[in-house]
Amino acid sequence: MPELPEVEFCRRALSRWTQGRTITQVEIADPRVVRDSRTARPSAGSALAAECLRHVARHPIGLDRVGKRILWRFEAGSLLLHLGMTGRWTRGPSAFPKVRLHLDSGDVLTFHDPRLLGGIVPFEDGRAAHAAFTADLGPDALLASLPRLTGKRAVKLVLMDQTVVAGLGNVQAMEALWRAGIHPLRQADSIDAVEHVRLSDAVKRQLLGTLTMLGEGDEVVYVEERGAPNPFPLYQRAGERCPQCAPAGRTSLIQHFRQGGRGTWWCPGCQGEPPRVAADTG
DNA sequence: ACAGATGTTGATGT
DNA sequence: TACATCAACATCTG
Repeated sequence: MPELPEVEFCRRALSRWTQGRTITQVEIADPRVVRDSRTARPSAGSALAAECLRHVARHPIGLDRVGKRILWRFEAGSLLLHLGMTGRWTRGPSAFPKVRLHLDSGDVLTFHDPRLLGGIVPFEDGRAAHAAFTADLGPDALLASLPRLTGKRAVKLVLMDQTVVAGLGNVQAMEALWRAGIHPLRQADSIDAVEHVRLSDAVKRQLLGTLTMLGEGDEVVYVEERGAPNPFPLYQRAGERCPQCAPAGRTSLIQHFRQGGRGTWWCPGCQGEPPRVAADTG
């Protein structure tokens, strides 16, 4: 599940692969991933957008990232990239492509997205591209300081709200709360100043830790890929001993519940008992 | 066989 | 305004 670290990894990879290169051919194998605007429904591609993509994707200038979005700037316009849930960019021969970019070096860059929740949105107007790029996004979770968290919603859901802070998904939010020792069901506005500093620090360490784990290679290993080991200490580890509080002499077991339709794992030793007013809105 | 879980964005509903 | 829920997807698990 691409969250901020995977997206940043992808941005760096695309930048490295296309440094000083020209795209000589754009091959659109599945036009559903080429969309008219950021607000278009996923998998609602258009012929017009495909034509625009072919026009824009020639001479790359640079890649920016905010949260989980990438803005790829070209001489003739920009591409807004989103990985959705299963989107990924790779280099080299590949099966089941959605889009292939052929480089003047002979390399081929491929966009894969079996579930079609990601996509490519081409813009000829750089200004419009930048507006769509940053629209409805809070400050970047890695580069900016964590904004004050307000409202009655559960703190994990607020961390995952891209308009509050951009880049955190289910796993990164959950692991950061665990590092900070804050229960995921705590109401956002119950987080005091000391806890906020702790959480802000935990978010940064969590994101940098995952980014480091992804390494320097070209291949991103996603958690849900078959055969890939689960690199996270909490995620999908219900019943296992918590590695964080064991050194403190405790032997807590990792717990699991459903929150907002998604799985949440947590440690009672590190994060305490659920708050008393733990509504099911949690 | 079939229901449900998976996770992100954005539209729609309260 | 603030918050909740569902649709769009494909693949795997119980």
